[in-house]
Amino acid sequence: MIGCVRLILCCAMVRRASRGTNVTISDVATDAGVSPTTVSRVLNGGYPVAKPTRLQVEKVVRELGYIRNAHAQALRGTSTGVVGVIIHDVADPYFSEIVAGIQEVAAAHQRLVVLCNSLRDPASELRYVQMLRGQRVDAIILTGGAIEDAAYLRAIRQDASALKQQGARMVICGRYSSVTTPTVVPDNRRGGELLTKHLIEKGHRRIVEVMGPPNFSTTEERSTGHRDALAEAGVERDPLLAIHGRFTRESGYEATRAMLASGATFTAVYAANDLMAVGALAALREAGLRVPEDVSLVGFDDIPTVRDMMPRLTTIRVPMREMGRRSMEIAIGAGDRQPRVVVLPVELVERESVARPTLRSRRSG
Amino acid sequence: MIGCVRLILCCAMVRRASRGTNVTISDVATDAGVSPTTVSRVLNGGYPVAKPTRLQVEKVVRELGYIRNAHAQALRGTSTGVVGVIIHDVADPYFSEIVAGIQEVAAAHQRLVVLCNSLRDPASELRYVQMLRGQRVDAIILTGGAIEDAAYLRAIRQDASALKQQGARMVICGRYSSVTTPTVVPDNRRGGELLTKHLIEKGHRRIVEVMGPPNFSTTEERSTGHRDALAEAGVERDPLLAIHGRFTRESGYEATRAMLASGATFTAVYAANDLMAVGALAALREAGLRVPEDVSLVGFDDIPTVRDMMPRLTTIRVPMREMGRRSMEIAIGAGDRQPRVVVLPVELVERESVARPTLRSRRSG
DNA sequence: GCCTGCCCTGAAATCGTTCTCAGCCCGAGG
DNA sequence: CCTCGGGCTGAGAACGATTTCAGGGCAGGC
Repeated sequence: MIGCVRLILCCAMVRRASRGTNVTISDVATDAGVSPTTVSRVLNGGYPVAKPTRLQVEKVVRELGYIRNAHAQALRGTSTGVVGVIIHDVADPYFSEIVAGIQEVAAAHQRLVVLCNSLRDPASELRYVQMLRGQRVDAIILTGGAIEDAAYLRAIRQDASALKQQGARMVICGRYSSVTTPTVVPDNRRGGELLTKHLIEKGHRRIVEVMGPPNFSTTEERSTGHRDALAEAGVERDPLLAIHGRFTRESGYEATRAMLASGATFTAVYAANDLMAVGALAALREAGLRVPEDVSLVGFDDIPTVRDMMPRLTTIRVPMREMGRRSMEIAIGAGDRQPRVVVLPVELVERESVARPTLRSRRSG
Repeated sequence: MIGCVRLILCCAMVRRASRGTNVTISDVATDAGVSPTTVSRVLNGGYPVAKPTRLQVEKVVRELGYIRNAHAQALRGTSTGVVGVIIHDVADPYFSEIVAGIQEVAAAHQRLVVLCNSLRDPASELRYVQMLRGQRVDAIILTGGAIEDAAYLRAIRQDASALKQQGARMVICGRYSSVTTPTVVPDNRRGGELLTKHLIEKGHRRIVEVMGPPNFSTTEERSTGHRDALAEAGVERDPLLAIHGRFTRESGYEATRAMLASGATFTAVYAANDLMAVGALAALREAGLRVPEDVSLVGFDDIPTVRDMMPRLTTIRVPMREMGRRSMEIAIGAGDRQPRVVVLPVELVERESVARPTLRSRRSG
């Protein structure tokens, strides 16, 4: 009897191997001497199966190393258990922190995450949404600053409604949006305001603003906060002190060099994210300027590495991990009911990159 | 005529919407007045379809916003176009750089990437492999130091052969392995040797070694290189100067504090990765020690942020992005034929965290 | 006029699950 | 003895694509 079972087992394995394919539920059924239906019931539970039958099936499953085909399952209608995440760039610590938060929740709920890097290209983002819809993901989390472009927004809105129609969700993380879908955002405007107020309180009046790329909602919000604070303090904003970067270290470096080369007068630099602040620091150093003695510098995000810079960077703490967690919870419908728009508070982290302006730091134009 | 088509279109859309499901190939076929077979042929190309028919089908596809169901496709047998990637932690720059390289190649070849964080837990890693096999991914890329545990290795080996049997691949990235499957690794041993030689040349003899966690291949290799260099120079290795970390900033900080507290004498710290070096730097500073004046420090990996530390860290450049790219190319069978084991060269990057030891730095035990 | 071959199109099987119906067997109650 | 119900099991129809096999129609050559 035992020999017989072994023989059958062996047969199934050889057959499988030669076909170069997988063990299926029918193979298990055959070897266990039951129908596929019964195997399915054992696997899924919640249905009466006689104990000996169940044990036999479980044994065969183990022996054959059977693994359910997720595609067949998905096709039949049950959810796929997969969530798509579209970010700008994994190599950017801001996004990798968000993804880490997403993964935490995914792991806790046995979900799989498909990660896509759009590299800030709207066309690429749209393509990924299509691919993810093809994968019938349970949800798509769209992360990062939205492009404020009519055609793009129309396309996204359409995708969001298509997604909803097929029983999936779309969650927007890290940016406001005109799409009426759940959204998790940090209070970017407030952050810009806090930072600028801080600089003004320290006595700075001429502040270089290294902004994000044009047409991004994040750029817009962080800049608005800055202007609000300036306006409130009655400091006139010099448009010549504002320059666009691309949220990368390199672009922060270049923007600062350009500003230096322009001969503009300033005592502080407000970079719209930490990465650009790091680039700015490099450029300032290269120009022989000390931070904060000659020029003060602030960043935005509080990515893990900025506390190891020298001087340690004063910045805005954005709860990136929490943003990821909350987005994922909404995406898979875990946790409590949330309002459609979740605004996460930000916080000023004072470190050592800001000082009162000195005479020496006033470079003449 | 046009009105008629519109009407049919409209019907299909309403029907779909009410069912809360997706547009299928049959819907397209019905609306275009052809069979599903023809639609499939238009979609896939490479088969003669009369031009008017083709145009009509393409029009309906656009109008209904039809997107192929990847699961049905996968089930039918063509590959899934999905690759699974298992890493330790996305929030660790070492891994996010590797993933960035993987994504570059994935994007170029229209592949999707399922990312899994094992958080260095072998059981979790094994679970992910199972899930990915259930997804019938085309390949699995296993990244990060392998756990040197018999049961774990047996399981992985088994998975690798099961994968091969089902026509998928397993690629190992960043670690040697006893599994005979394609592998991409940096020359870790050489890196440890280069770094240690450099320290010895500068006159250091008592070097603290902050190692990785026990039983990891990467830990082993980087330590071996260190010992080889010590042995070659005839410097005796003091086991009291070696301490395990966990490849995290925090653990580097703790290990260094512990070493400091032990009262051991040393003039340099060799951290087995940059993250731990950053932690070590914080601990040294806290103890009032200057780097490199009092204690020299080296790291390993050359993650993007270490060139912005102060002092800029001397380290080993590991081509993380390239490792990711190569792994992915092998995973999807792109690019030229590669040898089974690809060893990528590493390079010493001399910056400012190493100096000759001074009398003052010799702390008495 | 008929046959051959070339385009083009469609019916139906298939992939691996799940789920809806049935149906079997056996014991208990009338 | 018959019926009924409960516990367990199986047959077969989806799900949505691809692919094989089998035509239908038409032009051209005899």
